[in-house]
Amino acid sequence: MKSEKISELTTNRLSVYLRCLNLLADAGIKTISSQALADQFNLNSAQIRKDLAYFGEFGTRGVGYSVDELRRHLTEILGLDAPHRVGIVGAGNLGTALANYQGFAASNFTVVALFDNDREKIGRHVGPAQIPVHDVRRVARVVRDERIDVAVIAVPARVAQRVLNQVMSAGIKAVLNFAPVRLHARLGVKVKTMDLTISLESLSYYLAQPQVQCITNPRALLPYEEIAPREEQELSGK
Amino acid sequence: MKSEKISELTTNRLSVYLRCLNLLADAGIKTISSQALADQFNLNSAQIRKDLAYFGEFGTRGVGYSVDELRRHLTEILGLDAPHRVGIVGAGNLGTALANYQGFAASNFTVVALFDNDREKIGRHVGPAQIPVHDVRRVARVVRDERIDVAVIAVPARVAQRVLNQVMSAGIKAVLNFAPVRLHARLGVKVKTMDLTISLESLSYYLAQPQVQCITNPRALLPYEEIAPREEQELSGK
DNA sequence: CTCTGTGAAGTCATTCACAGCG
DNA sequence: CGCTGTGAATGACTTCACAGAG
Repeated sequence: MKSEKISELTTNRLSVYLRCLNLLADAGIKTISSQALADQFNLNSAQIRKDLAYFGEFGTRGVGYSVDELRRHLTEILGLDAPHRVGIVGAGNLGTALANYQGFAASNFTVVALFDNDREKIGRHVGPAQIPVHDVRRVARVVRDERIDVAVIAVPARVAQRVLNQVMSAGIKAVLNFAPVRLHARLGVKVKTMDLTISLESLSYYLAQPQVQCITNPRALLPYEEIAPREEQELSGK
Repeated sequence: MKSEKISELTTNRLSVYLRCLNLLADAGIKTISSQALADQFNLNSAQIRKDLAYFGEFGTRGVGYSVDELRRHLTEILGLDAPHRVGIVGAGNLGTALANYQGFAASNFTVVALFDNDREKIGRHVGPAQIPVHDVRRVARVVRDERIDVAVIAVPARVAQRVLNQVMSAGIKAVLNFAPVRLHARLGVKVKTMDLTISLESLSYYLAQPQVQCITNPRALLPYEEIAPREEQELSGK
């Protein structure tokens, strides 16, 4: 165990490992080696060991890792043992979709407030959890009262920097941004941007590349089922 | 100009450059040097030049790049001159939010179909564009009839791989995945995953790190405005 | 003299390969 | 023996720095 700076690539992988371990635990697996973990989820075993070794010696030589113990360690390292409270700025389509998204809970996040500047929306309550929509001008107060520590920016690119400035002023240190802009944050404030535009354009680039020779008949070497799913649901209904 | 493999990091930056150039063009700027571009959007000028040089010699020594010409080149390189047609699998909160999202259009993407397995939803039409919701079992046919070339996966993690298999069987080569799972794609199929869980947990990790000393009084060195925004809107209303 | 395009250097990340613990 | 933890080797990406075009 070192006390170097940990790369974000490493911490992102810790999330992946934790997810895998949860699946293993559900399947009743008690112990797993880095090799087996790598095989099962196609990861690299050396990388798993190296990533984990930054934080401690969690394994037993000759045996592997205890699934449950490693889960606990990763949960603590990622700070998922403490609950987080989320405020979403922008009560449009995306903002309300996120407010209803059940996936937050698994990581110990709770959405407690929405913000907007549209009078029609302010004062309403959204979704089954009846999350209140506040006036965006009251961000600072609501952040304090509701003990919000994570903000989500779900507003148009044009106003995203202004919104970021406001939530930073309110003392927020962690922000998830969905607007397609590169935002400037103060030191000590972490912004993660999920840029749909970049991802789409990356796919477009891929499709535009002629060098990847696609098989003209897609059925030619298809090893997958084409049966209809029986239990598909919307993302919110998980 | 080489014909090496282009890294995805490079193509992602091309998207960013294009976005910056669009802003410059709107501001009436006709010509810009890599240095000025880097200063204005805090990028690295050498990286800009290197990224562009993979695709050609677009600049004029002693002068810089023509904003309009470079925009045209990047648009073509990224394949944004040809329109793309998108099908979204999963007509839940996220799927319908994406179907209404106006940001697709700027990159020449049009959402033409939704898919679900919920009888209540199938046959309906969503949003102002009245995008039809199809039975997910009819993916292959609709992909063909509607000439869909990009799929979006907005279903729970549990069924995401099955959905991917189906859209691959339908001949789709480019997929944007919102489910928090690592999906396995056939050769020749590009999957981009936007993993909300990883991003959130990354923020959680950041908040859990004690070494980043946050200023206790957030107002102490705040150079930003805290005025209320006047024109904030939902993401869909851009 | 300015700014591009690009080898070379530097930095960071992944993978290999093995000593050594259990 | 099997597997972890880790230096050492490789590979990838970024930044430097400058020759040479305009």
